[in-house]
Amino acid sequence: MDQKAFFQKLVSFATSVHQVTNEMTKDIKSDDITLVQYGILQYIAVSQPVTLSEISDCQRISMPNTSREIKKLCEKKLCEKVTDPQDRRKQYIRLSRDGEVLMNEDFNRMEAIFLKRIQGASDKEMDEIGRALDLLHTKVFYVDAR
Amino acid sequence: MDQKAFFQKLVSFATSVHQVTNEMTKDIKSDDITLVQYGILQYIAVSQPVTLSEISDCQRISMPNTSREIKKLCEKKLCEKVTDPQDRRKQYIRLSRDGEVLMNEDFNRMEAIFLKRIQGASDKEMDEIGRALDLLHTKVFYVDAR
DNA sequence: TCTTTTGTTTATCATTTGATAAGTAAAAGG
DNA sequence: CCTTTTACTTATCAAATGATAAACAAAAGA
Repeated sequence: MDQKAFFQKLVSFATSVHQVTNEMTKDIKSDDITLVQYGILQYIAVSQPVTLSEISDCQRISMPNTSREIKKLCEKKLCEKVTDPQDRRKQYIRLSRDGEVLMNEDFNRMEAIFLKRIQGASDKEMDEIGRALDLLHTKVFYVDAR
Repeated sequence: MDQKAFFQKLVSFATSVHQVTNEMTKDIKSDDITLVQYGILQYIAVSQPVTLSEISDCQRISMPNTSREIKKLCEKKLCEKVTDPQDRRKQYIRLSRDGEVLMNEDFNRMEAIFLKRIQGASDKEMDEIGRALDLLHTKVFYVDAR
């Protein structure tokens, strides 16, 4: 396969992943949280504990705006701030109990949708899918260490 | 592998794809187009010609707002409306010359980033990645026919 | 100790976005 | 024809978001 075709395959794949996951989050947007806030919560869920700076970096939201959104999320009791005892400038953010519950619900809903999509696959196919995920995750869609 | 672990792998993979592609588009946001508008342009690029209703459906933007954003994009000369001669209510949207140029630049930039990520992979590995992409694209991250 | 740097906050403002109500024009259906 | 449906548009308003300036307190460095 020539290189151009290969990259088109990659780009079109990434686009599809976006479309599929967007479709999943459409129903989710449960409470009165916005999409930006949902994105932040997801990031916290997979990377906690995180500092405000890390959220700002990874979600591409300026520090002042990150601070504002986290404040709102804390007011909604979905996450909590903990001051680092070693460096009292730092604030570690974690999901609160309620936040954990919310995110778990959402992940379960995503699971259900994925399950629907791959229902009918044999054990062998599931294995292949698992290996394909590992391969792409490590070789192409790895996330830089922070 | 148990089912729970399998889905966690899927979710974490989808999250990584999001993070990686978000990182790509951060530099892109070249002209004075917003992220929403960029999303619309990307959708047009891969699916053109599209109607306003299709954009509205797939991007989850209400018709009035879709209409407004397309109007802005047309004013910026990035896309064009063509009335369907068969059904004069329908408006087909396509990228304009400038729009094609813009999207090509962006796709090339994405290609370059992907290339950097998989540089050093042997032909055999490239083949494996290609097959993994096909597998996941058809079995898991397929996009429903419209 | 004094200055600089780092991590975060507050405040303010313009712009973008989302939601809704009310419209137009063309096609489809009776 | 006349009514209904479809595809889209215009207008308006509140809310969310992005960008910027200015502040603060703690830590690091001179």
